[in-house]
Amino acid sequence: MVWRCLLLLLERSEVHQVAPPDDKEKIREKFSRDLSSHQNSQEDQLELAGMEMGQAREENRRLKSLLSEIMNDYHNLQKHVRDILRREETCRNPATPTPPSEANPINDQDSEELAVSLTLGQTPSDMTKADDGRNFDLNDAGMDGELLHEELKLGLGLTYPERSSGGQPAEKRAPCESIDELKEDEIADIWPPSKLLKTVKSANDGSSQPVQAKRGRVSVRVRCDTPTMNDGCQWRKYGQKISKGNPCPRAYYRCTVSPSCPVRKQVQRCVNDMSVLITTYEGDHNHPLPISATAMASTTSAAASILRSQSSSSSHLEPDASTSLSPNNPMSTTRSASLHGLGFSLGRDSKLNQLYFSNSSISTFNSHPTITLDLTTPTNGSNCDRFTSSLFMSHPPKYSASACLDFSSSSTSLGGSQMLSPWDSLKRGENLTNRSIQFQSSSLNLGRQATHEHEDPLKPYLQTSGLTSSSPQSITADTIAAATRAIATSPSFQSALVAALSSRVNSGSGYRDSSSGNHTQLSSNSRVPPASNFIGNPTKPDIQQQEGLVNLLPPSLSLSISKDANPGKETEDHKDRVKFLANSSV
DNA sequence: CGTCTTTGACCCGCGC
DNA sequence: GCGCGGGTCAAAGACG
Repeated sequence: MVWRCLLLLLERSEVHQVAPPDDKEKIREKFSRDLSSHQNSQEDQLELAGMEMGQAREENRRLKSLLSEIMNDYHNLQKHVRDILRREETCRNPATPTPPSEANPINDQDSEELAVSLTLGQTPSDMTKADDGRNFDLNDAGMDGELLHEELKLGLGLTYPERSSGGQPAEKRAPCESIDELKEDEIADIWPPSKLLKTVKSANDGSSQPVQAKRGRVSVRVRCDTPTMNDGCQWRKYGQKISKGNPCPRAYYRCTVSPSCPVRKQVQRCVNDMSVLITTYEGDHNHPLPISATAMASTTSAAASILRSQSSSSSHLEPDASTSLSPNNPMSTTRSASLHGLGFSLGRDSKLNQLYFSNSSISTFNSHPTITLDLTTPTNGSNCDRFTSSLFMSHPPKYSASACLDFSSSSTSLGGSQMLSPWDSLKRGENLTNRSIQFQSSSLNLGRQATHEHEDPLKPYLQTSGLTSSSPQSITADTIAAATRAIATSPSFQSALVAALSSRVNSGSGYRDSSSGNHTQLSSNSRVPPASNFIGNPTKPDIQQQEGLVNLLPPSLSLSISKDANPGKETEDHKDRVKFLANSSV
């Protein structure tokens, strides 16, 4: 310490010696000369800077008001969820008196209710530590009049009660805690190759343990002219079969990125519509993936995780008696039951088990639980090269956010490359009220519940999803809890969300990497299985901040986007294309 | 010659 | 136990 102080003193004295008084005079004269010569231009610059500051302040104000509205929506949603759950609880236990509803749900630490939070906001601390100094603090950016590298954060979180057997008061659980539990499941649920299965079976002597439940599958239906969908991964064909009921052969591929990768996929044309390619993925990658493949891998991994969660809690699901035909999957008819606002529907059949969204479904065929993402609906002209999926966030018309997930193998712009993300819009303080958010299908419905337009909170969701529920009250709290838990605690889902948004951001900026000045940083503090999440920077923890802006970010997920401010290149056309198309399913 | 695809054979689970 | 169908293996052929 002392040595350091001495060094500093020495340095200062050296500086003084280096610049003797004569030189200082010269420098001062020169500076004043320059100052006078450039006085006019400096005044102009000052004026400009002042104007920019004013604009920044204005944007700041708008942002704040926007965030406060979002927060209100969030509160409303929480309230609705509480009410719904309370109603369910009342239905199940009529004798149990219902406690009065809380005035401030956020501070309700002892709440036994489930709270889903979709959050969008900024956390200065995250910003400051976000990256290598290229990211400016928001205030600095504002003062400089340039919103360079401004970050927006998206959070999807879940708090739910710990239904402890001991009757202890429930506490809010951080999603990452449940992720730990999920991790164990995932580790235990790694899909073994058939030979491995044989080994395991022979080792166990095939006596005590029943056959392990087959790994969940994720099926993607997409219109495609080419033999396979380009999902960015490397595949090797190892078999082909004519399956019953479909003249088109089914091709079997396995991932060749790593020789030990257990991921396989099946590709088959839809029997009803030959233009529809059905790609079924199975397993999680156990190796880093090319960026172009991470989105799809994460999506499938997330869906598989959700499947696992769904299957583990499937006993809570109560199928409705109604029969519905999947709007986009004409191949099967199942009984379905809508699950609250999540838009899930479950069918049960001896051989076919399907959980439908309007554009997706979960099914169990030959003991393979399968989640189907139906992307054949004309959303954005999805095709093989441009695989468009989406995370659905139902929201009444006011603040819907939408983004298009691009699972293209190409990292260059692909049609949606110039889309303006809603986050960009938020960042720039644009009013989103005129931008109706498209929810083409209901998969995961998160968001503001209209307080006056719909008396029944389920109504808009059901209407949006095209599902009708004759008796929404039959849905249990466990159902939504299980489904929401599966979604919000699934690290893969979170990574999928991150990947989706990253893909979205990448496409929105023409995908430039950090070296080209456009920095996109993704972070998730969820502990992710090493096999399936290689997106962005998964290690950066999130710290919730409550300075100035209301903190909307749960610790479960954060997405930080650092982006060059270059509004000029974003056209109105792009703004109109801001959509968070969520055709995908959860 | 190495890699990839094709294709018939084989294995296994499930239903009857 | 048998047949069926899905899934996988591995030899042979194709291709660059």
